[in-house]
Amino acid sequence: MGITDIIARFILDEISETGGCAELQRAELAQRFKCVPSQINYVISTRFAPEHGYIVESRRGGNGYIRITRLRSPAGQLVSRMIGAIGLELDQAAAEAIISAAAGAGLISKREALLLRSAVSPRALAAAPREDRARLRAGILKNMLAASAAEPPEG
Amino acid sequence: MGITDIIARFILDEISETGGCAELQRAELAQRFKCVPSQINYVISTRFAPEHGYIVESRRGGNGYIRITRLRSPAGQLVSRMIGAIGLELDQAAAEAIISAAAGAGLISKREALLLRSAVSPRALAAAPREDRARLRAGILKNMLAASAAEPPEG
DNA sequence: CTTTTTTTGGTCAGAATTGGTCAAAATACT
DNA sequence: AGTATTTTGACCAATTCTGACCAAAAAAAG
Repeated sequence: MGITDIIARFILDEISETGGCAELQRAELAQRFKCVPSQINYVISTRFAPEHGYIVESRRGGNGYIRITRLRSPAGQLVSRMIGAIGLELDQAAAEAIISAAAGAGLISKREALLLRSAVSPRALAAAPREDRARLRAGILKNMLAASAAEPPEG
Repeated sequence: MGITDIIARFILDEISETGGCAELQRAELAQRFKCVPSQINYVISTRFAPEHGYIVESRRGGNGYIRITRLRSPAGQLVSRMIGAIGLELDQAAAEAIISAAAGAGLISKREALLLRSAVSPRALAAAPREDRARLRAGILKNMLAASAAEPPEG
């Protein structure tokens, strides 16, 4: 496991322990994990972006900080916001972000997340012309998310 | 025996030793067997496709990997046979039949069946040219079924 | 109160590290 | 000989890691 995943794990733990909000210091983290400070920005932008269901605030200068908050809101509202956020096209990275956010928010189970992932995977869409895949991904994911909201979990 | 079979044998051993899930590095394997890296892709696509009862995940970049998981539970076997039964194309009625059969056999929950249905619904596939839809349906359904066997229900 | 210094975090581009695709060439099979 | 499978290599794509340079906020100095 690379340093990115180790740091992400650490932050995740921090968020859990504090009940949803971690307050970090970039330089301190970088020193603890023996990496350059910008690595922390990389971890945050790839693992804790708003598409993943987090909000990140920060402040520079003395006593600066990076605060990462996990956000949660009523399921139906969240799903419709997610569907709204999907445009006409969706690349694979964006699809992954949405799926893991949905799983993180408890809208779908881990197993269901696997299903959604496999439905929009390159292998599944191989039969379509390249130029159609992003639109297909968008259509498929929207429909699946809508279906997931139609029936309550564990139904 | 060609290099393909040797590599396949090796991977098979690896899967057995680890109890069902091998995690490989493409470049390392290629070096070990003195072949080009793309040979590994060939082995995987011809010997470890979902129709053969495996699921393959991978990641590029630093700390990349190729993970091959064998479906071996009774349910996994059934799923694997279903996947084998799906050809290159699948019309909507056949897809519906397979989904309800899977639900009837308890391989997937009612809610999961909804997800599969919505993934291969005409609305979801609207972005693809008509002539590609049957192949897409087949590909999507195969991949989702394989994923459903990867993780035990209620996991 | 304004200026300067110090202390934080941010951006971005490039290098490094992985795996993927595709089609041509080589080989095996019938 | 003709067809199917295997092997190879050139080119592509995604992810991670690093460092040089930038920007903001607080603290210290004047």
